Amino acid sequence: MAQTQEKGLKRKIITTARQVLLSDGYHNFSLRKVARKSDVSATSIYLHFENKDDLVHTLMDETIRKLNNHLKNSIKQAIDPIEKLNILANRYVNFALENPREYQLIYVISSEEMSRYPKEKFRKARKGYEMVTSVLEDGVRAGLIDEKHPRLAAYIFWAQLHGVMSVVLSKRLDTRIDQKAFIKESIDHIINGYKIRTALKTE
Amino acid sequence: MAQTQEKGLKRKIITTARQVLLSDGYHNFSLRKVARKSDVSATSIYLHFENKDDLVHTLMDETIRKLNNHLKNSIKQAIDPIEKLNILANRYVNFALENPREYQLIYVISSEEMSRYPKEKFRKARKGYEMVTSVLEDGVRAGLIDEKHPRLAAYIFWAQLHGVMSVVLSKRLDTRIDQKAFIKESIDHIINGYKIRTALKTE
DNA sequence: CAATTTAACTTAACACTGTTAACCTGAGCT
DNA sequence: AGCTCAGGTTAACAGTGTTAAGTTAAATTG
Repeated sequence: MAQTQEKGLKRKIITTARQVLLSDGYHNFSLRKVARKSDVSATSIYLHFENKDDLVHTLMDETIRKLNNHLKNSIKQAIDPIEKLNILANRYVNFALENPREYQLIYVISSEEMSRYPKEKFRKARKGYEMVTSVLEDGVRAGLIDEKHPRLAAYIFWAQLHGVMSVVLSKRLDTRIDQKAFIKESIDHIINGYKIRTALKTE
Repeated sequence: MAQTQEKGLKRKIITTARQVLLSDGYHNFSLRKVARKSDVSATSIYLHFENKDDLVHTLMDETIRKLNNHLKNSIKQAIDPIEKLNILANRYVNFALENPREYQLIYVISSEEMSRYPKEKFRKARKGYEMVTSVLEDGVRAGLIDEKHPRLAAYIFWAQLHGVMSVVLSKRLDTRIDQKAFIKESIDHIINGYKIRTALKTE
């Protein structure tokens, strides 16, 4: 009736699904709970989504898009590639800290649970990689960065950052270590790895 | 009767639980399945474990111990700190590649699912951190490594490696990127980050 | 040795879960 | 007016973690 935004119920389901996820966590996320809070029968969800995973992946998709926009807008003003990397890393970290449950959603889904879904869904996620790839290429051209395989290096960049945030969010950090210091130090460490190693003919 | 090893049933449950986990994956791991394969009623598991999470944590614990031993034995022969880091990283990666489901078990458990368990269980996991901490300290003393906070740096070391393996195991890697090259390059990248920068005759 | 406590195990049941099949209902088109 | 069919429903299946209550056999005690 009201022609809310997208197609009525589907949008509503997605919205309350995200609410449930944010308030109860992935562990306690169930279709029936989403249905209850949407004033719909549980089976109605199946009219709009193939199954639970499909709904979860839709949420994941939206989150990835959100994160990518969050990142893309941030480096428009910057010029220096190293500065860009810094901005990207810090934005990524902040996103994870501010939206831990949504962030975890992106990664919690293991390959097994993924398997029945097409890789096509990962295409969008690549935007983030492409961004770093081109920043690295710029850096190489400017003689600031030493990388033979920028695309590969871009994957390494995100993988390292993810590892850092994974440790932080799962609260595995030694109590003697300050979280902020850990993150700051990690970013420095990761980015240093890309800088030209001066006065040293690497290999 | 047969006084198997530890305490009869408990050991048996753990063993078949690990089998189920390895064959069916964490996603399809259920107490009832474990019970069925152990020729025991499902409720019997509760005589030996507080609940499902407790059993899973026991498996996790054993896996961490296994991984730590795997790592500890590897650096006994080596002398050079940089070489030690290399060995540790490679062993870690191999463990993850050879035992992906056990490896994921260590990390899949999110903080939420953890929360009702004492941090005390994480103590054992720290052995790995301590190992790297002391290697880094040796390196600093030998003038090969530049680190002001070795313990913090040790955490970064593992976090980065975990991030890399997380991306690899969840099959998120771009198809144009070779897995082996990615891992090799990542390790180089991570370790380079620890070497002394500036003019230096290392190697 | 007999009585009793206790540990190890069982069955039955509760309140959930994802998912499917069968049914209904009303708007739009021919 | 009759038909199709998208969008919704209820009922049911097979499975889950977990608890309560009952059994049974071994160990401990008087």
